[in-house]
Amino acid sequence: MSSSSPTGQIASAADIKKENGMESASEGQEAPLEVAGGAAVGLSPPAPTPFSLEPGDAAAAAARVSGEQGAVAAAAAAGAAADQVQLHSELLGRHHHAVAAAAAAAQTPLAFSPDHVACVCEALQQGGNLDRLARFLWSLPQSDLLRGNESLLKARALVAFHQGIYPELYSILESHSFESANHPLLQQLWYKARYTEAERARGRPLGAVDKYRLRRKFPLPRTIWDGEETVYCFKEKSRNALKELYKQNRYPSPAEKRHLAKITGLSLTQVSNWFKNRRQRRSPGAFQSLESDGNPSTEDESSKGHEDLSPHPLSGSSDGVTNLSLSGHMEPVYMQQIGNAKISLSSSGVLLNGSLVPASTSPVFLNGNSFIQGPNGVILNGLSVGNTQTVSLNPPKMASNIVSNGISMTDILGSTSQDVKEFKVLQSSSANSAATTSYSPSTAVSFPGLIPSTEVKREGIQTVASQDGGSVVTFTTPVQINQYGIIQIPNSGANSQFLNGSIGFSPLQLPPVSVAASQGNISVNSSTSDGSTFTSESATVQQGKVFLSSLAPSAVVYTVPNSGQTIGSVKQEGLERSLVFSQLMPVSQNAQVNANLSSESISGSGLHPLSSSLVNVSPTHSFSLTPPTLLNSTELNPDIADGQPMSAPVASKSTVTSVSNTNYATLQNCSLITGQDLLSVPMTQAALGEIVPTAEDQVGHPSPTVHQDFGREHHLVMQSVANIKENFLTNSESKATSNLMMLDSKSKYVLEGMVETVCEDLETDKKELAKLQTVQLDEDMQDL
DNA sequence: CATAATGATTGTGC
DNA sequence: GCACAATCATTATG
Repeated sequence: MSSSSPTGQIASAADIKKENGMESASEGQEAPLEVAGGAAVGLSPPAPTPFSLEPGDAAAAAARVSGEQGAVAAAAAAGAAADQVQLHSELLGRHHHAVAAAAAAAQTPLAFSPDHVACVCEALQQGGNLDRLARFLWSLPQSDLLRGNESLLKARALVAFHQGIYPELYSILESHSFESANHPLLQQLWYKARYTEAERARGRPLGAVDKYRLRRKFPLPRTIWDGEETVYCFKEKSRNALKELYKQNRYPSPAEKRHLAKITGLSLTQVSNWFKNRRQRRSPGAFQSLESDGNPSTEDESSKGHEDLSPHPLSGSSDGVTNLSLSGHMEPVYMQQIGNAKISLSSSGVLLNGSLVPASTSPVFLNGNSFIQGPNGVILNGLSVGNTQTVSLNPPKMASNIVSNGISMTDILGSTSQDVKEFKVLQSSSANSAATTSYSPSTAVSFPGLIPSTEVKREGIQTVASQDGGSVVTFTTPVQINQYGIIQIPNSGANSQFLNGSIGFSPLQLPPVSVAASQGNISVNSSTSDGSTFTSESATVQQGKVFLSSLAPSAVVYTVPNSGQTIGSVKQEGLERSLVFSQLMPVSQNAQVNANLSSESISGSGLHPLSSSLVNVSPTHSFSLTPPTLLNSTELNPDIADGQPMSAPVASKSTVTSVSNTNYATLQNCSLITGQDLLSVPMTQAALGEIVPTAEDQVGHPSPTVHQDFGREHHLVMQSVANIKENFLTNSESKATSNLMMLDSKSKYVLEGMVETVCEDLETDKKELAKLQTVQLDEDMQDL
């Protein structure tokens, strides 16, 4: 750019991006302002009745200034020149600008009111005719009349800039508080002047960095700046969300991008750019160490080892968001961390804290907000959890083991360093549980209250097992909880099914006792787990302490308090969000839900022995609640009355069966076993009935409307993640007090699995799964 | 001032 | 239109 010409474009620094940085990349970019003399030709009449000083240009100027009034203005300027001159003379005459008056008169200057002056200034500015503007200003009296006129001041500033009289420019800019509308232009003047001065002093053009330094050195005066800081980078929260998805899928579908853009508040272009840059900079050729936040460990653990570089567009998922499942390779990583944590649950071992108990410091295991994605992509979305809520399985010290709840965690973490970024709570090795149980009961881990936000990490729960007095949730396959509170189980590839917890699945909760105990200590027991069975022994609750024993390898067992749980207002954004469960399920109850999540096991014979033994959530199936009527006890497991968990071998596709003495709920893909009560859903049966259809509809067709339809906002929806998130948001916003879905012990519900997310890419797997599922059912029946 | 991290842009190829 | 590589620009840090 020319060093002295005002016509040069001013560095884009002037158009500082707000808040989230370049809000909309290219589209959000303001057209570079032409400071002066530029091409700004098209004029929009800033004010009526413009006048031009110079008769020769009067008509033209007037015409430019205002279209329809052009003729009038021209006439006034030309025909009434004499009058105007007189007026001008009068104005001047009142003051002592004889010289100016004389000069103006010499050029047949026109007289005009302050408004007229402003109009002329604007017109000349926009016309880029700075020389003429300078002359015009020169002709004007330094009257108080015009002094406060912003247009005039702006014109003076422009002229000062144009003439290189920078001190005057600075003085003008600093002396008057300009309207925000003029800030961009004046800011550019300010910076440009600084640049030009520096260039002159330096004798060479400035580089981008030089200009940046000058901007820092000469901050804009508040008279032309609202003080809002410029933020170049995206918000941490947004970036985390991007990273999160990137970990899952380097090539998000348009739908995913849109969703991500929606979540992050970024434009689609920005999201695309981010992924583009990310791929480029993290490609094989790029350094692994290019971690954006400088903390390699925090980012992409999953991708670290070997990201799936090949684009894997979501298979048929129109919405894209479905395939968030992590690849199995992550497991090793998590195991590693677990080792560090000194907690190793056999194959599964992560606690999911349903929610925080308001008052108590007791640990939370499954975060309501979190989504649980099964190996195959099943996600249970719990309830939304307040930001402050934390999900953690490990002692605060174990940084690596803390699990955070999604968004809320993110918020918390946002301020924290990168360490927080990825967290792995407990990781189970692969589905085979038997092999690894390393947490000895004796070495119980206590969870004193909430984990400091700093220690909370959002990602990486491989396995989650929560036990409430008798309930345990275990994911044999790696479960990951991302910032959005999504718990993911990597195994499944494209097939992902999601349960919207808020709608369908209530967060896992600890027995009241544990909650009640302020200490909220939770200990994890090492378990013998042969992986096949889960016994009451495994989970014990003591005074304010919850002990987790290793569970069956791949089984997921969780108990939902049968009593109505109420969730306090939940807000997605607010830190103060909190979930409150008014009632917790008695510890004594054996209600349990077992879900075997191992994806691997899905394949029939080839499956891991361990994994097969448990209840699985099949990738291809999703949860749905069907009205009680759908299933009758006999069909399910009439005989099973014990509260004992069924860890018996279950095909991966296994359906969830719940057995209760009198009541039961069945979750397909998940085995649910309870001594008495199964799942308690706060909502009424009617609601449940409604749920089913909704859920099905939701599959593949995420739509926020679901909530609306659902009175209490109870939803069991199989959705793509995106949808889930949306739902989540909606729910949270609506402060659902009872988002938890509880299956009442009295009611019989069958969770059908129901929705099958189709992964076209894995048709073969599907077939096998189908077979397995069938087998599973048979086996289950037999076992029962 | 050098350098890194990162967002945006441009040119090219499919 | 998208992905990619190269490159520019901005911001930050030492």
